[in-house]
Amino acid sequence: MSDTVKEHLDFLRTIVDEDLKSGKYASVATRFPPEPNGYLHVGHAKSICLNFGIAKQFGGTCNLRFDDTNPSKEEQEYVDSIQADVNWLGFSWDDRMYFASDYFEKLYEFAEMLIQRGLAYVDDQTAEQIREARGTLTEPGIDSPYRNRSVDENLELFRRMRAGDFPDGARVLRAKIDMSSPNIVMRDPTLYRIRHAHHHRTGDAWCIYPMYDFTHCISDALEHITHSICTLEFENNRELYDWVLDNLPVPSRPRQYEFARLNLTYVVVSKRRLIQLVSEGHVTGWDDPRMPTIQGLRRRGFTPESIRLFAERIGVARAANTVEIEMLEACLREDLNDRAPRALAVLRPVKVVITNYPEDQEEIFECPNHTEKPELGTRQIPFSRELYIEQDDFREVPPKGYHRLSPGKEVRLRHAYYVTCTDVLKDPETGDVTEIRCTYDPATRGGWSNDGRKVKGTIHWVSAKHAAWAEVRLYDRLFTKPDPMAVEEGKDFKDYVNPNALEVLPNCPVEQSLAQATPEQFFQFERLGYFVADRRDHGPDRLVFNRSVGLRDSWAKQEKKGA
RNA sequence: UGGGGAGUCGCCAAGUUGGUUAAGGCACGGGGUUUUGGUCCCCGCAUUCGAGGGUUCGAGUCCUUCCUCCCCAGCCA
Repeated sequence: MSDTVKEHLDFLRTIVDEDLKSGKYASVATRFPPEPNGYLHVGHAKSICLNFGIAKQFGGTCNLRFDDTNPSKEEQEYVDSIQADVNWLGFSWDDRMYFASDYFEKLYEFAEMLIQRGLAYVDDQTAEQIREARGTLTEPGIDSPYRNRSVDENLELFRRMRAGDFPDGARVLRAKIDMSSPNIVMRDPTLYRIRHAHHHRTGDAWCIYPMYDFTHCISDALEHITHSICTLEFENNRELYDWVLDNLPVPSRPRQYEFARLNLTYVVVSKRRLIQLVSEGHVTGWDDPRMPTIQGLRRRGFTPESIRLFAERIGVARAANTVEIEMLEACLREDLNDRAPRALAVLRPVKVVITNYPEDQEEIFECPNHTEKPELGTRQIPFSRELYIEQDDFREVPPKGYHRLSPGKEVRLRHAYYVTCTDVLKDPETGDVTEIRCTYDPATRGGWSNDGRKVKGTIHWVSAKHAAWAEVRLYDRLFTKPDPMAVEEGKDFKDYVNPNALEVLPNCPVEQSLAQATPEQFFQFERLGYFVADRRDHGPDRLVFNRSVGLRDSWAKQEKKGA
């Protein structure tokens, strides 16, 4: 395998590949370590695809591990949703689901060991005092007055901390490293804090909780992780990661590697900011289709395949990056173009009457679900004298290059007949087109004639009397600016939320067969885009489709250029 | 003005230890095919690798100086 995939190994896969070849490890072990304090977003998807992807590619394993060391922020709801999201993305941790909280007892023992080795001490200073003594980026910190307590005293105090003898914030356990280290992380970092709080898994068993830096590396070692992959902000923490493991008798020696987190244009990819959008009501929830959460993307109609393709396309490196949202959209189109059944749906209807078509006549056309993929089968579409077409597909005064319907012009009704516009009826008050009259050519049944006639335009339609009616939700980008975090003076990123990111069309005529759609089933509405039956609101009694992404529209581009 | 990182086409991103004309994708522009102005297929798109010096027959790849950007001062992760 190493030889066949040699071509495009990113820097992490290159490291793994070399470690395997050199025999440093018999197999790779990675882990995806979310904190269960929020929903997963597309940035996590990148990490999931990386960690599970590497394990899969090199025949190793990837654990799912919840980093639940902070009882005041974590909830069961999140551990459930995270599992669902990872599964939905197509990855499996088999029986290897772990919780950092499962290691609390071991972690505690390791902490006592550090104390015994003279490498940790209990500090009685307040948070405020500790902060002040830490120094600054350019000045060293100063030692805590409690730094040189005896091992026995430290042990006794730490045990009493565990026993609940002290209130929150009264004391902490600190590593005894170097208050003048140029790396602030190494200035006697806090290892344990007192928190009389209920933990979602350990309940009230503990009132002291270990910090991330102490917990993460040891958890990795206990699980025999070989490559502990995290984002660049943890680069400074690597020195501490190594310090802890080098000073404790851990069962294995993992290494930490960092990669650049994902940024995307027109959205924010940060749990904290996503929470604000939800709690302040800018969106309807974590799974709002405008949200870049996994739940949001899923409800929007993104497929696991498209997200995995995206992760593969953007690659992995160490340079700061902001990927254009168009890249994500292109991945969805690429995936769905091959697999989405086509259907006819009209978003903004205008009535068409075919005057030479018998009033009581009806026909059924057997239409392919995908012109290029006959294996996707066919469905029946009824045709009759009165139809709906898209308002956009008719212009009383056609612009140059327009080859849709206009007075005197002939177009093809997809899969049906050629029709020619003979008349236009308008509202005398508003001037709006209320009805278009056409004649059809019976010899063009199926949408084709052998007389060499050239009909450039093909438009979609829905038989008025046979239409099913659906609510269609048109989504657009969440923010109006590519980088909503680049705020002007006195503003905040929420000021750039796109007020038009959602447009609801409550009553759209769609072809009959769509009434059978099931939640999360995707379609291409021909000439419009990819749509998905809403996961929550769609049902046989209320059809609701979300636009996942529009089709490329070179006519719109051309028309815009001309304007 | 401490430490740790990063700078290759508008956006991602390859570029193994220096050796012809600097991958690929997205975006963009042009053309062809087409019963979706979709798809598909062609073609174009960095004499240049943050900038300046230097080493070398030869440098994106080595040395050097400088510039810019990101991360770190939670008892968050």
